Amino acid sequence: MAGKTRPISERTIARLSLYRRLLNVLQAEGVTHVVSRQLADLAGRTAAQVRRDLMVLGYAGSSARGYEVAGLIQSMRQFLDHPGGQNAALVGVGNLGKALLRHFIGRRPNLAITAAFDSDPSKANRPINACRVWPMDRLARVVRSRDIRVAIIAVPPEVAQEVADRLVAAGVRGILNFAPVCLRVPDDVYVEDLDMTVSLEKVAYFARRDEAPS
Amino acid sequence: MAGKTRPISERTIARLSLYRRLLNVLQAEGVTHVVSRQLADLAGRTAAQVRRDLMVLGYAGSSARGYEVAGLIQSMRQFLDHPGGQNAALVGVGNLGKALLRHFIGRRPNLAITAAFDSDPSKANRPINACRVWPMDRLARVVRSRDIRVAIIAVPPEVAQEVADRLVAAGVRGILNFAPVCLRVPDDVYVEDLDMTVSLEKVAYFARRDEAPS
DNA sequence: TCGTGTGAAGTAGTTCACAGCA
DNA sequence: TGCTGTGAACTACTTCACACGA
Repeated sequence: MAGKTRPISERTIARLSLYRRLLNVLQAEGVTHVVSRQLADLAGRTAAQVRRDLMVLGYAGSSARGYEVAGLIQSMRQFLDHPGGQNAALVGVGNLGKALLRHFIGRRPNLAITAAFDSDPSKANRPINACRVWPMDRLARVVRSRDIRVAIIAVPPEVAQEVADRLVAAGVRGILNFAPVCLRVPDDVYVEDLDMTVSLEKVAYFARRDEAPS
Repeated sequence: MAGKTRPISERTIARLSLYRRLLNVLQAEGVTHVVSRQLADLAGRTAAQVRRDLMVLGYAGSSARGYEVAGLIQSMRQFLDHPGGQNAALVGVGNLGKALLRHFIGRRPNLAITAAFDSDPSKANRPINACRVWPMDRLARVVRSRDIRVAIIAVPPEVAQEVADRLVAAGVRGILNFAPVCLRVPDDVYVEDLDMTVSLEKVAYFARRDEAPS
């Protein structure tokens, strides 16, 4: 019955998330209105693309003053965020995991890491950055009881697939994967790979683009 | 004189880097030949795309046995890696920086993090994972003297732009940016943003795709 | 006049499908 | 037969350009 939104591209979603962050900064600076060109400059995009992206929100700007910052942010919240808030789990509390916990602290109240897991018993049950760390054998129960649908995998590659399987079995439908392996998951589970090695090699390659020997 | 390769897409480069990692695993397992379909399955891609990507290498597979693993790896090395090896710098040795140092240890001998910088004097001059940590005021000199062209920014967002400016001034041409800000750099500097907040919001959004209330 | 919203055009990226080779 | 290499078709994404509204 409810209007099924037709699929919106991953890239549009990523840019909307970026725009929102930029808008939050503008709002904190007291800016009340913004035109597509400004947002485009801040995001390193074109004005046309910003307008195209914002179309999916169904939030109309004014042709005189552009978009109202507060309204846009509100619209994005409705579009991007889960209505009742969404909890995320983190698996693997090594250096990367700790960095992630710190990174997400207080940043998105609507999408907070509320449970962490680690196989190292010495880490278990000690809260890190106000987030309790559970031993691995509690994963299924904690994830299910808190209705966690989103998880971050920050474990060594050898165990990443096993962790993914357990998360999916416990009800997780979206995974942000930092482990350098290709996870096999059912079709209805979304995986985003953040592969540092690949990214660094990409940077190294393109850093040489215009290289000319003297 | 040398044939100028026409621009190859970022995504092809990223996939080649991924294929290489998969090939290294296969080689370690004693596999000597691979067909496009196998590689595609491992990478979660289609066979046609693998073949298309491999075309840029100019390495011909055999129609009987597919591609020779060792030959492909060799070809990729020639294509992706800097001939004489390339040093990378890391700026910001917090949890994330430490995780990165550990992650890249021994992984790519041709592209190693050989210098790290941090503004915290207590971290300076202590080697972490065999990589010396310098105070920030040595950045320009160390980067220049080692001919470092690739850098990773893992500092808080407030100082990321300043760090980028200093890196670029010191000769860096490619930046892997973990700070959640859009860096302004000259056109000939390549920036890859690895934005964890954006990625997590993307995952959260797509995790809800097929969500149907009971 | 200036900025949005958006069809239409253009560009980039992927997949198809098949010739050719071992 | 089975697999590569690749033009051609297709799909996805971006930009153009302009009607419309404040």
